[in-house]
Amino acid sequence: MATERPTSRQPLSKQRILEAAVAFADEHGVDALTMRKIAEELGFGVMSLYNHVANKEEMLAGMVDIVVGEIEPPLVDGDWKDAMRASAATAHDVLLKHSWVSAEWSRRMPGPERIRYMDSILRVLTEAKLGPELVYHGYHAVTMHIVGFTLQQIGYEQGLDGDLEQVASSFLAGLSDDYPYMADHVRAHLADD
Amino acid sequence: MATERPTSRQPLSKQRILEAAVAFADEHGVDALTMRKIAEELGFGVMSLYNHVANKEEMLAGMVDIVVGEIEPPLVDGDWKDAMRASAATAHDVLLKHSWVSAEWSRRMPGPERIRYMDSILRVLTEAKLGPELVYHGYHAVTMHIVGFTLQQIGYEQGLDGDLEQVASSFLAGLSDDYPYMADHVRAHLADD
DNA sequence: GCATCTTGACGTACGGCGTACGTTATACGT
DNA sequence: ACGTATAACGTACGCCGTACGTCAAGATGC
Repeated sequence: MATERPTSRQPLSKQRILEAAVAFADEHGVDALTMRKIAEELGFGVMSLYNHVANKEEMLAGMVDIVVGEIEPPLVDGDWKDAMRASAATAHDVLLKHSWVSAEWSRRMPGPERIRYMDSILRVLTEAKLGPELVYHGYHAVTMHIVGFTLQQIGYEQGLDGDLEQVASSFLAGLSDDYPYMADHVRAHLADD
Repeated sequence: MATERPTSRQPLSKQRILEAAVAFADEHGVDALTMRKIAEELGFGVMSLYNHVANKEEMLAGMVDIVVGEIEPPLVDGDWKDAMRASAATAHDVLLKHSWVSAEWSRRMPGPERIRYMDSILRVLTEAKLGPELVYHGYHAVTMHIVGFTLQQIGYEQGLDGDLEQVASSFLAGLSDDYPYMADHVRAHLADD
């Protein structure tokens, strides 16, 4: 018997760590993510991670940036509205798939991938000849909409682990009769699927 | 000498705990908030808090709800647009004042105050006779805008502790020349104050 | 072949966290 | 006066992030 490291013992790298961490957060939520768990997942000791990432905060930042990198930036040719819509759709999909990202996204300075993404959106808006004012405010409107909408959707989805319908209708039941408009709104949500 | 509890030894209550916690989070950030620190602030042992709040999560939810209660709901009479604008402005102020709230706001089911707030907005939109479709989507647009805008503003403000201008311009300097649109956008932000 | 340096793994240990649990002192209804 | 409920307290447990020292294996220069 040699040194018996059968498989899965490729040597560890920042990329491998971040990928494992993203997968873990996708499955168990970002609150459950600890350095020990990620290390265990990869088959190493905790402190070995620190040879590749400075600390947990840097790891989280890297995770966010990896996910942002999955978003398709808008195409520069063709109708800019179509391009923006398509890009927003992939952004929404990606943020839903990694439901912990939206909340982390906002409290950090943008990393390389996010800068690239922001730049690509600004470029499309600029080349659409909307004028600087519209570009400036349009950019914020678009990104706010994507993140805000996804946040809200996720918030309702995971209000409890049960399926959305179950949660919403029990929430509705508990809603005091004093808030009829709110009750209507929840019902409208239920009608949407 | 009697029992020597000179002042500040009113008997502790959920309300008092939540207020202390909000003040602490305002000053030191929500990440620095621990049960021990709050207890110390109030002059009690840690575990005494648990006679009034079930756990830290419930405490955070209560804190968010207290802050939401500070927002002025829109007035029902008068022009609905003016009312919405005024309410949005106070919401923005409140969220800025308690800069940790925006991030917590989204990952929780709404508490009593937030339900009341949501209901008041929906009521104004409904009574403005916009039709159910516009009410439904308008509500989301408005709330997303407030939270999203504030989140973004806070994100940039506390990118570092230095003043905004300092941070932004050093960020600009580090920005690769490959992202001219992004650089322009940051400059536009700087021009805004 | 040997000495040296570098790299990346490892284990141990520390202080701080949330909170379960058992105990105790005070206040109040009877 | 006495039982009971309430709310304080201290101790202890398991987990967290991570500082620090060690050590084996490969790379490099002679």
